[in-house]
Amino acid sequence: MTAPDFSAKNNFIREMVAADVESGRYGRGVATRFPPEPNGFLHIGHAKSICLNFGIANEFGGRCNLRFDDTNPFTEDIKYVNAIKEDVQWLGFTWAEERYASDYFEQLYEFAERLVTNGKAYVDSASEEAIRAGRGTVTSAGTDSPNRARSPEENLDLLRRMKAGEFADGAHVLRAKIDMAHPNMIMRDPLLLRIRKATHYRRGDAWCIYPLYDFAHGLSDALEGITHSLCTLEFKDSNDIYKWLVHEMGFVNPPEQTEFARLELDYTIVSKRKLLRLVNENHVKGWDDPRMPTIAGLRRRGVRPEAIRAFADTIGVARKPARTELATFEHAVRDDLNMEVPRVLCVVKPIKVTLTNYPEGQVEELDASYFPHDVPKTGTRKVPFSRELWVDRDDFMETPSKKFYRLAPGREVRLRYAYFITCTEVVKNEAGEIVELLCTYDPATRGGDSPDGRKVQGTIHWVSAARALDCELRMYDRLFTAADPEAGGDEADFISVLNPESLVVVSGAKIEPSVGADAVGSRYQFERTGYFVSDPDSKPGSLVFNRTVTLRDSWAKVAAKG
RNA sequence: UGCCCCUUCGUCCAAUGGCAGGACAUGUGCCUUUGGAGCACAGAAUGGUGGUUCGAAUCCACCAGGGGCAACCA
Repeated sequence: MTAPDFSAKNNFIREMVAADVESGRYGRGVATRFPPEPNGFLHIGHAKSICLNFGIANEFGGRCNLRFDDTNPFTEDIKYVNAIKEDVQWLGFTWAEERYASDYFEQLYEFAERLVTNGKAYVDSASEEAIRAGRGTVTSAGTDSPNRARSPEENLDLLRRMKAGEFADGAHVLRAKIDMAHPNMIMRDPLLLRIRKATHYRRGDAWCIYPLYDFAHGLSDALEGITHSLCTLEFKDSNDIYKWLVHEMGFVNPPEQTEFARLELDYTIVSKRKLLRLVNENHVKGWDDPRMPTIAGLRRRGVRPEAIRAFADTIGVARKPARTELATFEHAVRDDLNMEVPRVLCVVKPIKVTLTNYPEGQVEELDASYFPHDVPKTGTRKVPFSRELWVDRDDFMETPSKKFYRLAPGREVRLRYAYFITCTEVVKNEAGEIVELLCTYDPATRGGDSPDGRKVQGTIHWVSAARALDCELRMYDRLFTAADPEAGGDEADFISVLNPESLVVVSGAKIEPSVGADAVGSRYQFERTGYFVSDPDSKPGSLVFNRTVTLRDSWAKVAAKG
């Protein structure tokens, strides 16, 4: 079990675990588990839980299992198992053991027989509707099912025949015999087993009765010797049945469940059901679409696992349901990438610059550092410089506003790593659109410094027109226009608040040739633009980069103020 | 309307009966061969009312507000 780093931040769970370790409460080492259902891809919300569970185990010298909570044959698939394993590993964690709730079906069945024998469970043959109606409401007690009085012998017979496959789906269920008037709805004779004549992705057709979450979860924890079962707030009410079951089955020092608030992130959804809908309805290009909050999506987006872990640490763990601002996440991503990735030059919206006093046909190879002075990494590459260049359209204004420091008629600026240039003429087409800028360069400023001490206010990026490579830039933005896409209730149509500009494809961007042969997945900062990663779709000759996140842009604020 | 949980700067998280602190965000300035990064400074909070106490964000009561629970999902 390893975890590369863990939270230095205090939270109520770590304190509880520390106290339990101190008191020797469980009589065994700390054991946690991360228990996803393999019915979808892991997302940023799961990452919080993963960091918590593995982090706690790591900090206290314990172990953390990866357990697939695969008790519903209708929804689960091996492809999700594989994706989940890949994602957990990519995040940097190693599980103590790989477990499957479906491996406990035999054991759980034995528990079921024992409950029946002890008069603590019964087979209910009522319809789904009748069972629901009998449960009562939040303000009124339920009513006992007529089958509640069945003898243990009859129940055992029915249960065995359920297991043997004698009955159709829905004909019978096994229910715990607790209290149909219990104030906690969960405790009104909760269902334990249901019949599903379905092929399970791991167990095949070996079983036709499947445990429900409440039956399987706590007992699975107990079977694995888990000490601290950490889950999200929506399982709060399940804690009662959890305790009831591990007690009835006689576990000594059973695991105990503690709930914490799940992650909610602005402009993001973390409901697997809804993410599945985005995939199925082709609102995104798959589970790993870079706009998805899935681990696979974030990975393709260019986010590093270090950033996700740092983010999890930043947001902390508490019981209060809370939404986190997207800026908090973006900060974690930038903060990580800033210290890690090389800088290169890429012109997003090219406009031609011709240096009228630069010799035709001449090409210089200029030294350019991969990292700025404040990043403790080294490395340089050569960037070709020539008479015709591309610069970004947004770096020129014909009539510059007051605080615009970039290129303008008569204005001198620095070309990063290269020369000072001065714009002498603006060339327009018949429609009056600017098509080219004629500039002069100062040969004495090679490298970017003027021997006479002359200063310029702006430094802009550029590439050699003769040597630049064409590339496609996929500019990703938030997937939703609403901070809370799920506001307004479960059935509100979150599809309607999809951001139509969540992906803007820029073709014809120009990038320096040094990146031409880099591997897929290479990350960069395109200077003054943002962090990018080369996409799996990228090939030599048709380069594709995903924008991971923009740079902070204080000019945008100034410009917006006018 | 029953049960349960929650309520601290704009946001997230600390402070566990003893100076309400950090991060993000925001603003200002410095610095800068990225309008990046960094540095400095600033503003910014204990939902309300009572009570206990020398002392309450913390304990108690009530109120208000928010959330979860009535799938043969997890």
